[in-house]
Amino acid sequence: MMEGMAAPERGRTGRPPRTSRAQILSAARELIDDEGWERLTMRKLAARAGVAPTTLYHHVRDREELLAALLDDYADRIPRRELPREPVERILAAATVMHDALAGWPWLVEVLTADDLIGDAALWMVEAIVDAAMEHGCPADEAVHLYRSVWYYTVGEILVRASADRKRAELDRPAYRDTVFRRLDKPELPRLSAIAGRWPALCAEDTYAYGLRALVEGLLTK
Amino acid sequence: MMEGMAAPERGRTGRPPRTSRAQILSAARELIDDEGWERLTMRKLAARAGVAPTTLYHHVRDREELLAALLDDYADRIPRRELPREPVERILAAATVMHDALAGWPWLVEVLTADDLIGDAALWMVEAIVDAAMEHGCPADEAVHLYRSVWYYTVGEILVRASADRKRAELDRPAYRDTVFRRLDKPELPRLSAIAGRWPALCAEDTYAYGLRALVEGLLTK
DNA sequence: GCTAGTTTTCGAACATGTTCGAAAAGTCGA
DNA sequence: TCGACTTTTCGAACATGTTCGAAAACTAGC
Repeated sequence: MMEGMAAPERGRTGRPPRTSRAQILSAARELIDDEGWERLTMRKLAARAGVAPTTLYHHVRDREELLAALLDDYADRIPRRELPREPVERILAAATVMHDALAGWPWLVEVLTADDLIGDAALWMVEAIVDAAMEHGCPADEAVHLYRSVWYYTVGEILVRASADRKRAELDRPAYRDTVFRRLDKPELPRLSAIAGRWPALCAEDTYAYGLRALVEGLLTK
Repeated sequence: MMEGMAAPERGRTGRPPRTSRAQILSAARELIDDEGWERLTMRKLAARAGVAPTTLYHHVRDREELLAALLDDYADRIPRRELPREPVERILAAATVMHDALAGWPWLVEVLTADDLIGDAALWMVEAIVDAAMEHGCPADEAVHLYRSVWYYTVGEILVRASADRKRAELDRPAYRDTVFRRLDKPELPRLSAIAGRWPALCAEDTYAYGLRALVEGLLTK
């Protein structure tokens, strides 16, 4: 038993596969297009792929890995825009492409679990950012810090916004009994009013660009 | 039927409760202490509370809300350290307290869904940061942008690190067949080597403070 | 005491992700 | 052709979160 790996076409043996990983992924894409990612269940996916549910697990570790794979090859298709030549602007542009591309996928909350990277496919953006930082004069390790900081900031913004949206959508969910009562058994909310007055209804979308520029400039003028 | 709300002790009627929300929360805390949050199932929790599983749903909307409530009253117990007087340092200190407190809860990934805020309890940190920013000369809306940026950055760092840890812990999970094979059917990883050389093994923990300061200073010198 | 109303509890059941072990369907060497 | 080996598929089953509807247990008015 050749545990784990097998040369792709080297004297294949065993039962011939009725389905492939690629087919499953593409069936998943169809299903998501049709019904949305929240309704992508393993059973439905199996049905669409014409296969038993358990068979999926031979091609995919679990649902999360499946979603991650979808995200990964989605990232692979992000158009590689022409980036500005000036380093700072180049970093901002690359980060923004990354951000905007990811922000369209609300199910990121369940998937965005890579450390440092989106996935193998989007490395060109990492490269662009690290390159630009070094061109600007950063030593390598600071360039990596910079990339990471940008990545943290971006992931945070996307996740916070995504779950805020989700929560808003859930407001008209059925039976959520005695919410009011529940709030009452808490101690007084401390000084909420003191802040509330200063909390103008700012469009959260504007914050990303605002903070991103500050972050990058702050990192580069060190 | 007084839909939803009921005055706490105003002529109570109906079947007397065998259990309270507070009891459930505290049973949940015990369970988490004993077995870790990943093993907190609604059924086990019900057993510990001496109640049928479905009864929980009368006191709690769902598992997520339960975890959020636990997080919230955890945040309530974060010791309020003395913060520095100088505004910039005060912001950094408040953000770091927030960060460190949250970073100890690996299940944040499933819970950190508040927009703008951790929960009702940790408002004092929001207040500290917004206050300091205004004291430094920011108008109110920029102070809010600043807080939000810091929050995004912090959430991002925590979540990315938490899931990186989780992934590392999962490496010795059972049957994850032909990972190697799967990597081979991808196109060549683009330019990975070009970056790899510049990717020193930097301690990811250092990045948080590094980027945070840059972010805040960048925002304040606008 | 009886009935109507109200709140809490619970048992049955469902959907879903996933594991497990065995069956199916081939290849290869004897 | 026959068995050993390998890979893929699948049915049964489990754990978990959750919904639904009805039963339980009490209070208040008659």
